[in-house]
Amino acid sequence: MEAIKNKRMPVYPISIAAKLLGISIPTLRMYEKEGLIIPHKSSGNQRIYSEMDLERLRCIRRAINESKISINGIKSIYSLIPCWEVVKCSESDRKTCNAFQSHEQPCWTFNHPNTICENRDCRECDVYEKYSQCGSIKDLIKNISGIST
Amino acid sequence: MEAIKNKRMPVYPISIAAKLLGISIPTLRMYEKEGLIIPHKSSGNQRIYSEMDLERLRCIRRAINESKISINGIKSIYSLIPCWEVVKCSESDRKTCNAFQSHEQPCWTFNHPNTICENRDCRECDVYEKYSQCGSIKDLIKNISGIST
DNA sequence: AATAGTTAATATTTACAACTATCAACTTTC
DNA sequence: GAAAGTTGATAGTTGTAAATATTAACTATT
Repeated sequence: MEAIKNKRMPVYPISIAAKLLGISIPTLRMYEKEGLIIPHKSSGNQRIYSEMDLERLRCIRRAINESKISINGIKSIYSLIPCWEVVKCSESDRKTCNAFQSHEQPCWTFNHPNTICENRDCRECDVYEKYSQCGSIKDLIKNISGIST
Repeated sequence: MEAIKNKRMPVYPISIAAKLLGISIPTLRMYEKEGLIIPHKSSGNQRIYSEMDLERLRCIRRAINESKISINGIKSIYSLIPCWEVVKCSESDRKTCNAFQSHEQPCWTFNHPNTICENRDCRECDVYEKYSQCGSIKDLIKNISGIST
């Protein structure tokens, strides 16, 4: 048995996740329906949340409750993540990719037929994993621009 | 007398602007207080709106009413505009610039002491003028990244 | 096989952001 | 200089996004 604590490992059923976050179960489902989070699913289609999922959700809650950014606002912000630079997709990938065009939905809410992302799991993609907060998104934009330091 | 129609020319007092947009005067003042718009001011401190201001405001209204993005969401989105690439500020400018750090407020809501923006009027800056809609912001991010076509 | 927890879907509640109204002091217009 | 319009500020209203409750069918646990 692995005793290593893995933040990515799905461990919490929805009732526990809701309790830990202090919100209701339908709210968690809504965040998922809106594309803000992609929880792992069991073989019987039940949601299982990891420690990282909880961190992500706390970040989302802060955006909603403290920063007063609406869910659609968060989605729009996520849609601005320069995913093409993170996954290093090709020019032809970009040409057909719906996510590349969108400024309303995060890229991980799209199918990606005929792109480098086609058979990848967005849940394990850096775009989804690393850029869940606004600050890190701006940092990424800084990095991809021609900035020295 | 110039007969040329200049979209940048301030011409509408607040009552007319409000009527043209179908909103109340206090709402227009609120958008300004939130930093979404910078109307021209007369010598007696009265607001005067240009055709471009109205276009900008229609864009903001669409974001709020149709896209359901909250005002703070719009501010956060504006804060992600890579202004440093537009105004071509120096590394030392960036080091001290509050706007460069922020992911909550658009750059034009900050003072810019000791930067290239110090004595410039944000109202006439490309950052403010050209990137009032989400789509154009993503296009700018695309342009500054190492994308070919 | 019985109990507890989950699913998706719909209906309902609630908190508050967005907006409006009103005010006395000031500016503009004719 | 009188009438009309604007200023910032405060108080009040309202539409609806966000959150919750409830349901019958399903999955997991003992």
